[in-house]
Amino acid sequence: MLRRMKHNEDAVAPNRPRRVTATDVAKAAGVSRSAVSRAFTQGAYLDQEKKERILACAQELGYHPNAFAAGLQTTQSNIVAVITGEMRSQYDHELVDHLLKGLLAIGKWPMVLSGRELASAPNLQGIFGFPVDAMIVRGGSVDPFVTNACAKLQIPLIISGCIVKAPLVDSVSCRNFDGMFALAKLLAASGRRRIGFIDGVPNRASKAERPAGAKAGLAEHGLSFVATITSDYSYHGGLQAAQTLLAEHDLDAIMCANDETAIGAITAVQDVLGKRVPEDVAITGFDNLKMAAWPNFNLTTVQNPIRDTVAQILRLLQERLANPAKPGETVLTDAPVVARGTH
Amino acid sequence: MLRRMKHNEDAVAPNRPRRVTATDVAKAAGVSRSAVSRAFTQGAYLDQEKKERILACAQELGYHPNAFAAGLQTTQSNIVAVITGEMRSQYDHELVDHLLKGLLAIGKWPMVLSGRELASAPNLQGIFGFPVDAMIVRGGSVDPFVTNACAKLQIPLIISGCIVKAPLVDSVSCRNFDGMFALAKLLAASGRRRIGFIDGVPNRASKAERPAGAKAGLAEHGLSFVATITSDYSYHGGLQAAQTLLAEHDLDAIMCANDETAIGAITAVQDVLGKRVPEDVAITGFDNLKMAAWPNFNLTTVQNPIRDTVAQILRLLQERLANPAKPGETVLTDAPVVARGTH
DNA sequence: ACCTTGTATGCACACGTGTTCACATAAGGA
DNA sequence: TCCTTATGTGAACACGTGTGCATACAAGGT
Repeated sequence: MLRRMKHNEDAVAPNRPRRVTATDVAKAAGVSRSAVSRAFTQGAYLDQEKKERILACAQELGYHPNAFAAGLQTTQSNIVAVITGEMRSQYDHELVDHLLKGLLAIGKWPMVLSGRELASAPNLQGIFGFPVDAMIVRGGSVDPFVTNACAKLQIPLIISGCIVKAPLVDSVSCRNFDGMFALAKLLAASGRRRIGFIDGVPNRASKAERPAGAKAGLAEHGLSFVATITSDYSYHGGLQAAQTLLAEHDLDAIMCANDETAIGAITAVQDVLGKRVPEDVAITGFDNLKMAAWPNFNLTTVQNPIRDTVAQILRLLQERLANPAKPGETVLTDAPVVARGTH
Repeated sequence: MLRRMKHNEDAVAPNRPRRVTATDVAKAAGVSRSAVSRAFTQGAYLDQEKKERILACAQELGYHPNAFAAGLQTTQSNIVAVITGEMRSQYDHELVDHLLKGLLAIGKWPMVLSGRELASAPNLQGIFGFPVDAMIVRGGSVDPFVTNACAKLQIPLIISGCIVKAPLVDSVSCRNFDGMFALAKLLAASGRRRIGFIDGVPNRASKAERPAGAKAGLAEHGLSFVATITSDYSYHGGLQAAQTLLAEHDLDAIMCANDETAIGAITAVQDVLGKRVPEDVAITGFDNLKMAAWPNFNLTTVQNPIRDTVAQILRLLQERLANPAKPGETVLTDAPVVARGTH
């Protein structure tokens, strides 16, 4: 399908124009191709004046060293695959946004794979064709297929949002348990006694740790949840779940698995049921979205620290690239309570 | 710096393990390397039983054809660069999310460049090292450097969010003018007479079209803006701007350049100034974020159609790849008024 | 018997680059 | 003068793949 042709003969109507190549620049500058390569290589022996002439010609012709060809020589491709999962929550967007900017800032090119069904085997196959320097995976979407493939191909794997203990795998997560623990104690200490919990869908990291932390916190005060309901981490889920919960139980507080659920719950309590927050019912979230600080909601929550998390991911990435054989590391970031007006 | 060594000799402690190569698979399956290549090529002559044996060996060894080496032969790399700009607004997140999923769905690998300063020349240089199939740029960040480079290197360029008339450049934008025009008429028709406008920061596409559309709509009813103020498209910007506006003028409606600003303005009117929306002051937005439909806000706005926009971007991409020489196309998507409860 | 057609397979080339190697030149010290 | 060191330079190799080319074999038609 590919027309075979020499460089110097013109194609009649090529489908994609041929890239400007180092040989072209060499010809234009009257030097060898090696010299052109050296002009773009830091610290290579090359006459200063000749180097400037080459770079000028390159600029003129629009030459950029082909990263594919270079990648065949070098051991680093500078491409990092980022598997984001479903991107359902606002928190995911904020985190991924920071992560992508951070990767660019350290000279890595992020290739982003998002969507639920795309995290499954057949769709992910293709990414392993690229010699990526590493893969970064958001917690929700840790498919065993990915773990196995990375282990087999020796691709550094960094997981964010849940803890995975595997030989060479690094992971970063916030202290979900501790955050919820402290938040529950805050509620209990301020006199709440009939407390409910709106959980998220299964298969997420927080599924286990967050409710467990809350339960443990309540237990310290001799309390336990009056009722628990499972929702889907969404605003509408929270809106619905809070109504269901309050229709069946007389609660003076509802803890939610994340901020979006909590904001839905606030709306249900205030606008639908006509009760007051926090006077009648306290509401708490988890994540500390930007929205949580808006005066509309002024949500008492736990901070899921984006900046720290991203910084740790980048640190782990760079350290592992420097030393691929170092043992897998697990980083837990602090998740402090942010006490605002809904408790 | 790179150790020179034959394939079959073992390295002492290689920095990155050598990838499994087609030659390895060939050796394991007892066939020629060409056969391995053909096993992964659709429609190549190859004995069925031999093909299955090769694929089994490949699976066993964890072989994936190296996309870099393949990309040197083929005319398509299947990589698409996506330049997102600052990602300041919620709308940007939603759009980019859909776009990335859409690209994956048609077999393209998105490389994402985000951040304001990264859209400048030096940081963008590197991306031109990759033989990307195309570049997709969000309106806010159309740097002339990018336009020039793409033109010179003959890289297909698709711009979303503003209209750029250039020879081979495609662009998609919604009918900002028409949407605001209709919205302004709606306000005027429902009796509003003292109307203000909160604009966004300059250098964005909507800067020009949205206020112009609104003005034209008011003019049809013999009205014009009582006051205009420039903000930054953000929630806090809207919160502040609405207070300033209402402190200096007696308005019965405020039109905002986007939804986030409008939500800030609603909060200012209701929670800070203690007035009612829409009884005392009507508020309108633009974009129709998911949040705009929440009962908390129930915002009257204009739909900036994400699904259509992404579909058009993908269509333009595929058509241009099929026919690189076709004239640049400009697509305008419909931006219908979404009348809810704040007008 | 011969030609045509379809299938199968290995060799060798080309893609565009980084880097080693051998070699050339120049400067400086003994 | 000779040796050492630093600096430049081009030829050649290697990275891993897709595919054109030549060849081979089998089947079928005349």
